[in-house]
Amino acid sequence: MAATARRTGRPHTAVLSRELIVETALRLLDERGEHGAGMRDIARELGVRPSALYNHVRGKEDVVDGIRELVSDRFDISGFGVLPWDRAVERWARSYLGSFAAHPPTIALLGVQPLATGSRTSRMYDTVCAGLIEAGWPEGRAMQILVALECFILGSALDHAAPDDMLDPGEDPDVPVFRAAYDARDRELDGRRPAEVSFELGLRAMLTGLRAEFEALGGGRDPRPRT
Amino acid sequence: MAATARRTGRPHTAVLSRELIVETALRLLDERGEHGAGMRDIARELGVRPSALYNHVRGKEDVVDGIRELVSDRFDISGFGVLPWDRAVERWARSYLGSFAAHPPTIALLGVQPLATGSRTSRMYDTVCAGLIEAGWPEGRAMQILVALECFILGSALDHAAPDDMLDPGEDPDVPVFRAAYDARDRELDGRRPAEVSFELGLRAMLTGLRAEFEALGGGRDPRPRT
DNA sequence: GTTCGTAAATGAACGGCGTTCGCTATTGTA
DNA sequence: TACAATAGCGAACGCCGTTCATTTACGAAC
Repeated sequence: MAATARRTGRPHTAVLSRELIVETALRLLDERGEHGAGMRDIARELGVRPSALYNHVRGKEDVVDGIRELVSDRFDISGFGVLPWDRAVERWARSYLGSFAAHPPTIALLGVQPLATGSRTSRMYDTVCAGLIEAGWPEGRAMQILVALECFILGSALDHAAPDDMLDPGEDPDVPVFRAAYDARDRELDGRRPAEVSFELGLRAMLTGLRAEFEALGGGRDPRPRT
Repeated sequence: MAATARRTGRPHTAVLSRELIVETALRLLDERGEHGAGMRDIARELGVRPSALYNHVRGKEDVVDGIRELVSDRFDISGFGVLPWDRAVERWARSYLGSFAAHPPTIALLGVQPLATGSRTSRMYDTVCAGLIEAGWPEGRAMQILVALECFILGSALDHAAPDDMLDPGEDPDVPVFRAAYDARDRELDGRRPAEVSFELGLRAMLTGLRAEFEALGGGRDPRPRT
């Protein structure tokens, strides 16, 4: 965006909009990293003074909320009500993580606040819960599963945002077992990222555990909560 | 701490130390919340000017690192090598989450960087890996389990830091199923926090899944990696 | 067709943050 | 006793998000 000099006063054609601001912020975040999307950065990129942003956005927090919506709109909930519940969860979880992984710097920004109060987010939860309940999970349990999965996915997203060699103990002679385990895992990577294989392992384990619990519950018979 | 006026020049007895600064920062964080432990806050609490802190600490990031050590030193790894691996993991995971839960404001501060490069952290990893490998897990797999569990725990810690009613959809008529699931779970709480029951469910599921995988591996026989 | 309220930009501030640097007085050491 | 190192103070610096008065343009009402 060329920052053509604009004299004071309202311009002939509007230059800004909430949507444009949020999209620019996300792009800057991707291009320049975690600290690359300050209000001044966004303004400069749009050829505008920082104060102009506040005509379209309540503040920085509002921008972050917008980014969150942008990212979380890409979660794939299409499997619920169509596929078996565990397959639907799998698809949802992978797309959830993938949406964050596509914009690594957003994770640190959005991660501390697991989810927005936004109605769009609630609607996603509604679909997930409906899929689980329809499959035979008790209502309250569906809610717990949703949150537990989200915890794991969010933690994995943070792991994705970290450098691959973050845990490398280096030449510390005090941790030989860890050193060996670290190297052994590296040998099993096959080109995948460490965070990826751990996510797959964890997701597999959680789904296996949930399936076991599901069967113990009666395998889908009598789906009402045990109040 | 009384901020008795001190005139310029080196004082007779040193007032500061890295340890004191870090401990004060953690205390302020607990007392005043996430934004309560700025360099100026810490200095004022210690009856000192902000610049004096820099004689003992490299900067804010260094203080955060110190807090991380303080918190993560309380993780209970005493079960590894003593209890069965799954019981040891359980104890470790609960204490891991509990250490964060004891200082809620630290989670947002420490959460974005899953773990420090510090040697103390590596030593914890060493113990956990050793416990898993000794129990019969392949080396590389032990590493993956460690990370996957940490992802789940960290995500749960973030969940703990959020207000209990964060997901409450309010009176939004578009999400009836979610509303019902939310209320059903609330009825099952029995005084526990929502984040708590989801953590327990998730931990149980992961352990069940891991036990299944462990048995499929041969139940501890031939513990060498399958290179 | 003029008038007037509103919208949307500029530009100059404000307060708060982490941090640096020069100064000064005390301490430990040779 | 001389002297470098130490550990305070105090005054800045640059960055951040944000506010506010001002200026200009749009759009509807009379």
